[in-house]
Amino acid sequence: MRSRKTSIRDVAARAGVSTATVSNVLSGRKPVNADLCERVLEAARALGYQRNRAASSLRSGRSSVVAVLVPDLTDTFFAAIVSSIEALGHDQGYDVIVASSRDNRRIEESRLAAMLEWHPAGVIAIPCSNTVPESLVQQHQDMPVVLVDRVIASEAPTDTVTLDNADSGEIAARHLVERGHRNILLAATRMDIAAISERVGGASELIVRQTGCAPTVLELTSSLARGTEILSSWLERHPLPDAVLALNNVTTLSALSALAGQRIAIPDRVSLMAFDDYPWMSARRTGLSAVDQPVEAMARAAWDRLLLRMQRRQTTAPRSIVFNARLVVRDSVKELEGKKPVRGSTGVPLAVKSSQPEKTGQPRADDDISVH
Amino acid sequence: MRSRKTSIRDVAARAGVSTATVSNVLSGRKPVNADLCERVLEAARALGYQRNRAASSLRSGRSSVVAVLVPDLTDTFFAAIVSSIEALGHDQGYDVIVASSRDNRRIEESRLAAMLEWHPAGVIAIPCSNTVPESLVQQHQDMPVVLVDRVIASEAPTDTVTLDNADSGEIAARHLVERGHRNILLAATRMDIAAISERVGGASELIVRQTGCAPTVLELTSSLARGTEILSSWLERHPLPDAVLALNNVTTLSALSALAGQRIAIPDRVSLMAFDDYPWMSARRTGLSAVDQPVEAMARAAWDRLLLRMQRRQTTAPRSIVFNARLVVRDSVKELEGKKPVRGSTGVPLAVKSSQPEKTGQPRADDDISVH
DNA sequence: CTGAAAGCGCTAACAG
DNA sequence: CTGTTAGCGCTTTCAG
Repeated sequence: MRSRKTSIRDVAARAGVSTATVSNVLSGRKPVNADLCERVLEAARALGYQRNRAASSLRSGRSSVVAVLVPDLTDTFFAAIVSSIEALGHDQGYDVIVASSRDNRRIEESRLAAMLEWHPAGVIAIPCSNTVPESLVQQHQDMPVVLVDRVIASEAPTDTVTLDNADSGEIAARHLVERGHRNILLAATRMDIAAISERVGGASELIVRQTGCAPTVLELTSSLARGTEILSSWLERHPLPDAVLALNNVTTLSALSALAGQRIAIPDRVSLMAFDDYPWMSARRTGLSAVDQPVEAMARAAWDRLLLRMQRRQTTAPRSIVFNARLVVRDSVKELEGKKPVRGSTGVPLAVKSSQPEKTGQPRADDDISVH
Repeated sequence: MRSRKTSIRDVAARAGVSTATVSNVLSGRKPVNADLCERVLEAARALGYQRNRAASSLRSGRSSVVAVLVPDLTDTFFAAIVSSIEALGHDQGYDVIVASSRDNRRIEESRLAAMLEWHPAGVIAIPCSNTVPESLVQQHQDMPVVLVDRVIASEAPTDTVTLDNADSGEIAARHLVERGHRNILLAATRMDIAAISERVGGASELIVRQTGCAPTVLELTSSLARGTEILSSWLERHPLPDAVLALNNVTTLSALSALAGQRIAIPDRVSLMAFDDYPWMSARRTGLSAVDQPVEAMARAAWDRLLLRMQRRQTTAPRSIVFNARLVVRDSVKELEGKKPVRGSTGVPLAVKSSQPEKTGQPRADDDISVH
């Protein structure tokens, strides 16, 4: 059975060299004579040698592990982030250890604690709440940490990668308002998540400013099933709004389900603005108009930032990188006749900030700022 | 900055005991006097001590890492598997390291090699091809390995967890045929993946037997975008079939996209049978009829099996656990008038094997067999 | 039940 | 460029 694994010593013996030489050949950290190199490689191959990373990282004090924490591995957005990080990481020789907090602070701390025992070279985390996990604030001096998505960028002591949430809410709302919608339902998850409340804020403000009507905000939780229930029962008790604006991909799905459950046609009876843009959104006859987040670029930005810190020991001030969402117009938002915006004397949008399309995939220059 | 991490020695010193005692308290492997226990815990807390897993696993020879390999982390099915394993694993104190092969044999081997250097306690892998990765066949004697989904159960030298693929194809096909469909398009990914060709086989056989018409098989690859292209251009050059039968969640999406792209109504102009059952499939007006795989149960079975082997050193014969798919009837398959099946003198289905519904989530008793 | 000491497999320092 | 040696932080004998 499990005979003692062949170690570097066995290889050294077979190749007739010292263990140090073997190590140097295998890790390539110090130059070695081509001859010996060959012999070592040969011996290693013959013995089926496999280096022991635990030993190696223990001795060297370096780690090639990156820890990734997300609230839910089945959420399309988080899965996309993990997938990108995994690819990027492996390309640089890092192994990725993942954990899901299942949207629970307690689990989050416990998962983090477990992962931190590996003394990872860095961690990329999407916290489940606004408060930066205790263990990360404690350790971020000693270990690069990048916080993504659900963070209050200005309050985090670490690098952050986020969306300009308020702006994204505004973009979505503007599209709805410009097409004559006034009575708008905001499908949020939980208002205590900054990303969400900021989107709600951005959308609400614009809606109120332009139409004078305050939107209704519904908290659907982060559970798809629960969200569908909540929205369904709300729909039963209330007159149909002009439009539903979903504030992330889960609420988008909840909205879709609830609406489908009551056979409410989109966009004939209600318009729907989706958040995020995944294949399943556009794979049906009436594709969903959406506010799209540059997920991949965000993942890359997080990775680049982490890599930088992992490579250079120097501690520069934390930086927050902010991305912009992009409007994708498809068929789920109807043009409402005779219901033009009331306020705003001209047809010109009141807010100009993002009327000019930004290149997706590029952090916004003016927001790519250093705080602290 | 990165001051030397506090080690077990610091804790020992502060508590006035030996390092051995600290270790015993912290790991709980040997009983320790309650007094000392308290003191050690106190000291550890005060110093913010964090165990070093690399050192611990190096010395003890035990590992608390489980490696998980999948072909694509953004695929809903694989993401669901990873998510379940992660939860199950963490609950038992295992950390999960993930890698995606991106459906490429070379990457697969390299990812595996990297992960194996951690000497994981076990690995759960969904290979990207039929051939069991070399490194796994080499090491599976020394380290528990469970292969899932894309495996030829009878040929694998390890435990396997699979779907009864032929049967699942049959279930889907039967539903279509019973509703009068004859001209059926099979949307496969690649026929060199056993799981897929078995589904195709099961479906084809039934279709031919019942209707006399051979279905068309289209290989859409495992890329959603590519698949959509391929199917779209096929649709442009061929008369519309009665139905499209998708053989996994990716081809389901490709089919949906291609059909939507050409504004072909489902089920009015073509029926569609989906494979797998995820929220986005039922979130629209015409919900998709589907053949559903008990993903969660499969993940649990894989985990249970792995755990068993990780705990008990004994090597019993590899076991293949086979699950059954379940038919979910919704609205995407139309009842075709005047097009009843031709063969089969009575209305009784020819194949009885799975006419009796099985409990989902339970491995089929008669197939839960040992091979080798 | 507790402590002293050895050493897991590897790499870093240094000496040659 | 190569070998010797020490020791990373921990767990595990084995004495006491």
